[in-house]
Amino acid sequence: MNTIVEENFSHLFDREVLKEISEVGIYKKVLAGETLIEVGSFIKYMPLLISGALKVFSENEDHEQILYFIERGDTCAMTLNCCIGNTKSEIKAVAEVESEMILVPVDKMEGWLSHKSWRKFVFESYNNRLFEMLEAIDSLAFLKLDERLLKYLQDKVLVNKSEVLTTSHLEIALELNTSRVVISRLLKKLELENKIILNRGKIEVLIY
DNA sequence: TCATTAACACGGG
DNA sequence: CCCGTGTTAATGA
Repeated sequence: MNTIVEENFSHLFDREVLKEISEVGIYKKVLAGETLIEVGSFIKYMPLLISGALKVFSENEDHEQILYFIERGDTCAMTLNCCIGNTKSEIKAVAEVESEMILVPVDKMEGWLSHKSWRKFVFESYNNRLFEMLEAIDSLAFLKLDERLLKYLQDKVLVNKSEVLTTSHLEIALELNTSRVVISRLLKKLELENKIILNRGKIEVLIY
């Protein structure tokens, strides 16, 4: 445990915080597609990502919206929020790819705010997530669907660390809240523009 | 104008 | 056969 924390977080935290994390943290590995946090659940642990990526949504009856991805060195701002207020989760988190993380019990971390490196980490996390959400809103409000689609694919390339995405048109349509016909048409257009190459169940992204 | 829904054909696994 | 893909036609916002 000690060495895992040392190796992955020594650039973020000072010695004391690293020690605290080592004492209470739990190592966890999840497979792609696994759900970590459900809307309405109480959050007991905060994830510190070591590898992989988590996809964070807001969700209501008929609608899902991607808010941001959490990657190595990131944590979830909504989790921080819930810890402090001890409220239910407003978001859903699913592993985008196979991911490793350290789970920190939320009741332990409140006292850590007295450590400078932890405070800095929390504020920077808030900042980053806020920025990503602004981008998500911008993309929703101002980008046309074809631009959103390309951006979505490029984001996927980043978090999957592969230019070849394994996904179907239907899956993309659901994520972007549109219909499969539209995605098929726009993907075809992107292929004709030499931005992607289409194959059954696979999309190779050429520009990112 | 552009998205959605329904419908169809084709092909791969 | 089922699923993913590409396309069209009708309808609606």
